[in-house]
Amino acid sequence: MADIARLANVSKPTVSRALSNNPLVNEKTRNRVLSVAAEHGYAVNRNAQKLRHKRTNTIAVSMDFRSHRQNRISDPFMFELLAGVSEALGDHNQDLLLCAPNHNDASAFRQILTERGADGFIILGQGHREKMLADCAAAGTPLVVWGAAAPDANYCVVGSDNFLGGQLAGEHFIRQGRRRFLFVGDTSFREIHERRQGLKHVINNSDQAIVFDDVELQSFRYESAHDAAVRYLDVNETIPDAVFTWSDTAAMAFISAFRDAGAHAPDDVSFVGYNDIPEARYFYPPLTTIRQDTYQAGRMLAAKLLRIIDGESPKSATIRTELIVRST
Amino acid sequence: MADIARLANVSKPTVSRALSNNPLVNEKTRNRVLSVAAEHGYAVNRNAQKLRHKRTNTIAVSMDFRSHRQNRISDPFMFELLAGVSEALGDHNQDLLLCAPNHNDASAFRQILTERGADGFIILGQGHREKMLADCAAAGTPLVVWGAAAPDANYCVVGSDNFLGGQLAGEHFIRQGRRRFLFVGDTSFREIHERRQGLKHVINNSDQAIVFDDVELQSFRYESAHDAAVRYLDVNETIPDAVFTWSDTAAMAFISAFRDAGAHAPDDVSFVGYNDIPEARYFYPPLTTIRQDTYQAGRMLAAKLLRIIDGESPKSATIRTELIVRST
DNA sequence: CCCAGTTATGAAATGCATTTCAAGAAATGC
DNA sequence: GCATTTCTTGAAATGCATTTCATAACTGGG
Repeated sequence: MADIARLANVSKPTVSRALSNNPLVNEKTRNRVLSVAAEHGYAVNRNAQKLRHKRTNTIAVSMDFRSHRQNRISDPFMFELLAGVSEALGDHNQDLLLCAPNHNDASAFRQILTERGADGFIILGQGHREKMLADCAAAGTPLVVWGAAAPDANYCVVGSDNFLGGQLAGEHFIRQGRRRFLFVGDTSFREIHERRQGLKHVINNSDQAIVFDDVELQSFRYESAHDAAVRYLDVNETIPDAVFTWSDTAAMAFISAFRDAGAHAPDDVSFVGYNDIPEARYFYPPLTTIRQDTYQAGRMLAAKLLRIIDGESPKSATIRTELIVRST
Repeated sequence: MADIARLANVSKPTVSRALSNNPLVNEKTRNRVLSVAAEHGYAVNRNAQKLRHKRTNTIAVSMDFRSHRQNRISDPFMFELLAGVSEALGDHNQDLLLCAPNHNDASAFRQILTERGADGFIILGQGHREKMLADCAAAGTPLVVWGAAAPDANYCVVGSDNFLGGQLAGEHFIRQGRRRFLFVGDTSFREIHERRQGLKHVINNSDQAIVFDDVELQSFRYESAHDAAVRYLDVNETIPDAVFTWSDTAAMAFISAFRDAGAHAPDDVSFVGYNDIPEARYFYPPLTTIRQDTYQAGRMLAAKLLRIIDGESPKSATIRTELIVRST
């Protein structure tokens, strides 16, 4: 910057002001500085800038690749979430620092902030870290979370309406005349638990006698979904006629296992998946599913975090959640 | 840091050295400093560090979310690539800056480097930017690229063996006794073009009379794959009995359209997809596909870039590519 | 007991941009 | 024509950690 200053016959502060469009600097001077800078391909050093400012204009996004990849919950839905976040941050000139935290303790998160590497956090998938996140938030770490909000959450959560998702699935089953419901998912995750609650709500409010059962998946591995289906069919005598799974991929695994056992969708069994992945539409039979507007959610997460960093306290929000009826 | 120095009764340089495990500092002193730092939750300011060092220990990863999301080529495969990159960078203590470049000109890329925001680039999907990337590389920008290498590429490319992928598909079709091949994909992408070349190679070296046709997809939109299939079947009288598509999702769309037209897989038509997404296995019928070890590729990309930054010139590499035979 | 050689530590300079504060120049008011 | 604003601009301080260079303390050899 000193060089540019010399070449443009001004001082460093003037260059700095010219480059940041500070109105204090005379227009003619600004243009001269700008042209000299462009000519010499000069760009301000962002690290020096970040060091000087209080803001780093960088947002850390925490994504648990390890469990996602190993368990292959690789519905495009995580990807869309990230895309929404990325674009919204780009629009606000924020850098996106992608973190795959190894530690699940609050201090690891806080450290990124104390290192001044970022101004705040977007947590994609709270998993079982609610307690830790609550600690972080209580300690003043600016953060927003994708997922389902605990009733007493002290941080901002953006998620779909999981209870409604469960309801929609249940009502769909009722309309199809189904009476033997099966819920598939790991309810230790709040999102999944709420979907199950929504489904049960429909059952409880129905005047029909409905049988309900669970397949409590310990992990999200998609192989395990198929295994679980096979095992379930092996052990149980009555075959359910309505299966609501935590993801489209799991639904496909169940449909496949049920078919092998002689129970065909949609004649013998109805299935509702979650996320409306592209393949759901071309699956055979085309899969009924719950769609969440994840891209919008990503944008919303970014917007809310920026407001939090600016000192506001935006409220948690719920994104659109709808049933896509196909053939199952 | 000055505060810690005062509290530990030493000077700033000593604190700095103690924190960076510099052997110059006495062990007792180091421990004292470390404990004081830990006690007060002190962490070095990374921006100041980056400013001082030549290295930023940050790698920019360029991912074209816009086209990926809009076109929904959201096979988990991009995600796995990113996961591999993220983990490998984490292992080497590198930060990952995620960029969604709006501009396709070399200067936009270079600017991130001149701003000292990153030490180098990982480009996930070169698309139609080969020329620009060649300019970047020629200008000395450290970069590695996921994709297919041009014969005269002046930069390091990691990709699967697309020619082999095409060959494997072709040989599979021959083994099934198929004679009317259809290739589906946008060959303006080098990766896709090479797969087609591999397929044609099999045809040319076969002693059978094989018919070959193309569906040249203008875009990767998965809806368009289904539309293209419908249109193709509408216009053409003879129905192919072997279809090789650029992705599993596209294969599923084609299978669906073919089924509607009365051509059933695998009896009437064979299909080979690409990527081996989780759903391929539970699709009906289970989809034969080409698997690329994308996670490994991600790790390799990261490792090679770090070597380039260190002044070496690693060669382009090809990752494992294999045929997964299921029912189609 | 003195000199050379280690070892440990600190003062000051450095990297780069921004901000405060002061001052010079120009414009306005009376 | 002089006082007062209003614009512009620059010198110096600042943010934080690292590196160089110098100095102090200590060790061992003769």
